[in-house]
Amino acid sequence: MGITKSSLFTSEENELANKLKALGHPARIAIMNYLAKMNACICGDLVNELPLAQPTISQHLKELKNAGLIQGTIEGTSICYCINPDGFEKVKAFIDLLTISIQTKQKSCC
Amino acid sequence: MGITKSSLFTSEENELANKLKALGHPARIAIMNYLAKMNACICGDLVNELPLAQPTISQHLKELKNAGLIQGTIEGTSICYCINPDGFEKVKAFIDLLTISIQTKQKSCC
DNA sequence: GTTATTAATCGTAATATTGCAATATATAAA
DNA sequence: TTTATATATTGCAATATTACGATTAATAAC
Repeated sequence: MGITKSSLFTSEENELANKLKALGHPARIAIMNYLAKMNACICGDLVNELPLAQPTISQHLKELKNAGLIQGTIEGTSICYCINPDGFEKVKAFIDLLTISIQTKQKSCC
Repeated sequence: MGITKSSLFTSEENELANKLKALGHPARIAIMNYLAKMNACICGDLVNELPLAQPTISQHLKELKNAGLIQGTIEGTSICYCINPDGFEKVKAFIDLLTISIQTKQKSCC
């Protein structure tokens, strides 16, 4: 159907999935890497940096913002986007949980 | 279009995006959490654990496997799935990069 | 062999995502 | 006020994803 049955899962699971889904696109990976490298940027920089049209990049930025991963403030004609520190806590916790699980239980199975 | 222009991005970016996309669904989050908790499981357990039909779960497992995040071995009539340790290295590195960037550059901007 | 059990695959409907041209909006500069 | 610049929104076509019933494949038990 293309419709995720969010109602069947916990809000914790849904929120985390939304953030990871937002990160699940090469353009948005590139955007996050660029933001991490520069610490801040405006959309115009990205239009020069990425091989995508301006509306497409604007849309990707919107998705990252909706997921709570970045934030933006108006600066004259442009918008200054940067990483939202709070947005990554649960993502990091999840990935850490998995990697710890791997390390401590390497022994068994498959 | 719904088509991601993978050719325009580095294989590094595409691979990472594939893994994060695979994690970007509540059912697959739940599966990973369950695998982390149990260290191993068979598909049948998940059919009881998750509110989704068997073919749907099988499909989600396939996607996690394609992304290199889990692995499975045959055990009689059932399949034993568990986390693939190598699958998370780059994901963890990416999330760590972002969180470090946040911590060291808290000062500026937005 | 037949029968149960378990998981994968196929087919398909409903919905979501991606990308961009065209356009709109909003501020800055003149 | 006009003009330039920067970003957002709209509308739409192409493609991808999600979910599940029906079926298949493969092993185990008998």
